[in-house]
Amino acid sequence: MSQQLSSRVGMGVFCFSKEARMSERYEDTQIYRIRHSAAHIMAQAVLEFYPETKYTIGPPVENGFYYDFDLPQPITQEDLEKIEKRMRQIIAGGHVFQRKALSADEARQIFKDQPYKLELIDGLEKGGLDEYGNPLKEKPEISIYQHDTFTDLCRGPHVENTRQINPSAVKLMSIAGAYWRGDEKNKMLTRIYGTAWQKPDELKQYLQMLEEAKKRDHRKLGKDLDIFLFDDEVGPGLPLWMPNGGILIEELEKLAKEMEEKAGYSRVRTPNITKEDLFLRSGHLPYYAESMYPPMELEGVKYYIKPMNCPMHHKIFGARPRSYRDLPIRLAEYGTCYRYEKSGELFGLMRVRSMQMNDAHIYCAEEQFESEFMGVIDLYKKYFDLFGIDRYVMRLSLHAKAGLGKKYVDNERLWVKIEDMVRRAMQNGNVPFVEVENEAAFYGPKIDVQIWSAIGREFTLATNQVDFAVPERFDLKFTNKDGADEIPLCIHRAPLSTHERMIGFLIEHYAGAFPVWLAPEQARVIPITDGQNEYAAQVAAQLRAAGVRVSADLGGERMNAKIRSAQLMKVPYMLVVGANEADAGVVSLRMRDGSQQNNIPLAEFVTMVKEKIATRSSTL
RNA sequence: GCCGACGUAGCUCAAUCGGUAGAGCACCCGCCUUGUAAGCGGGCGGUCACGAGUUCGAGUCUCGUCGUCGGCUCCA
Repeated sequence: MSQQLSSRVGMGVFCFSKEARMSERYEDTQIYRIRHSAAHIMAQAVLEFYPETKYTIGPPVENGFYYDFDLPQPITQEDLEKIEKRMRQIIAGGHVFQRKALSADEARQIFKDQPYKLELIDGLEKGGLDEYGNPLKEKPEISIYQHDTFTDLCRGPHVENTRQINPSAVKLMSIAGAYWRGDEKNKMLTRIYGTAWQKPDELKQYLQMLEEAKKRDHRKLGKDLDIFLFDDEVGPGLPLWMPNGGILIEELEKLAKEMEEKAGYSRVRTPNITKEDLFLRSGHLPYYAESMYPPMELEGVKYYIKPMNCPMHHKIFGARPRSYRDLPIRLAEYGTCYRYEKSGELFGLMRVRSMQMNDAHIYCAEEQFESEFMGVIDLYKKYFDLFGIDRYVMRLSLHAKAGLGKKYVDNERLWVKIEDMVRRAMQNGNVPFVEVENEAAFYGPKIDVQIWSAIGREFTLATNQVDFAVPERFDLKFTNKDGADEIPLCIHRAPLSTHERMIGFLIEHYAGAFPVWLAPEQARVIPITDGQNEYAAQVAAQLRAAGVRVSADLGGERMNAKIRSAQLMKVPYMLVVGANEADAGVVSLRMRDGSQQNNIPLAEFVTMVKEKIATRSSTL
């Protein structure tokens, strides 16, 4: 059921289908060889233009490849064109890729002027480290690949001949910075990204898909649809929600409150700032300080803006004695939190500095854990069904031994035990998941739901976390059947993520065409001439009275222009009314998808819309 | 935070080699009275992100600040 998945393996929007992944590993495909070989050819071209370049690694990635260089000078977009041109020439040269196995010392001789390669050779030889510095299970054979004038330390595989690459299906995409071995303490290298396909048509399709993805980007749609904005004077990562965004938020909260009430949650409210003492007690300050806004000091006391709600919920749990009979206790709050994300990490609504979390904490005894934890997973599934979200991966995020005492609380025995509890719960519930090390919270393992933004960037949407450490720090306890004190487990969960990330995701998921219940404007009445303005206003008033979010477009434009503008705002229902409709008391319905139904009695339409809204229907 | 690119009206974009800003849409005002994605005309709107500097002269060149974008790092 579970499988190991390297966190480096992207599973983004343009990824191979699930079936393809299962039947053939990417590494074994011809396209992988093509991309890997294209990376070498690019490196050759770069070295020809900039001979002092020190080259590092250049693997295939999803949709293409990159190579990281330590260049003697910065390069520009125009340089990419000349590099690309030279690559085509090299490809046309019909050079053979030759593999050669050799000893570490022989390799050192070949790469004596290449410090990064020497470091890699050391890693391969001594520690059995791969190119990212991760430990390898077995000591690998050191090999080089050679083609034309270029030699690289490489385990392959490659195409046999450069002619197996179609020069019209290769394109250099962008220049980026990347730390050597992905460590921000190391030197920043220059990374060049390229894309490569078997056929020119595939390249064309891929580029078209990128264009399409841009149109779906929530940052663009959020502006076009008047959902949110960022203002320089307010600050980066601090979204302002316009009325349309406000509606989305209200609807999501309504949904969450309904579902949580059914699932036995109680709602609480807690302040936005607290004394330093609380976060010292919770252990967040040592682990989390750099993601927190700096404290404000008043009368000698430091206050922090909360980056999470848990410590305050813990206080509520601990406010009075608890019996095993009271458990589980489920405290829910749409809490507003602030996190100081580094400036370069901000990304539209998906990564912000102020956020409203669909937060709750479930305090339970160990024997209740599985049913509580899976209850949360059920909640996820209900939400995902409702939204029709099917492109996600559930990830069991585990600790890493090396991080104990630093990134993670230092109790390996408990880590292993609790991780196993989560693993078994998921397996018993028949929920597919992958396991990834070194992704846990500092207080315990979690199930994260990974999704991808329109442009293919990966995010954690929802999360379901076990906390076996912090309740103890807060002296949380309950009296068990035997009259003894017991420390509860705490489940932190956010199935609807934060409003910011959820709405960012939903904008892209629906490409702005929200289902009726979520749509900021559900219906727009469009008179054919201004002779029907009065009737249009009446229709709108009746719909409004029935709880429909509606407007009447009574401006001076022609009907066609009004329809166009309603279409652009992705309003689900357009009610076109002319003299005939006004006389008969009916409406002509044009739906967002272009379909039409004429002469619907207004009462009938009202009933239909109310039904769509009440059931949160996904269809128009 | 780091590397690189970019920043002109509310939005999308123009402005040769430096010679003191222009279009479409939106908005406002008219005319047209219209049947399922843009009717026509007119008007309003910009200390060219901000601050220094070079120059007779800067939207165009240099430096700094802020912000955005593509990545890296980090993450709900």
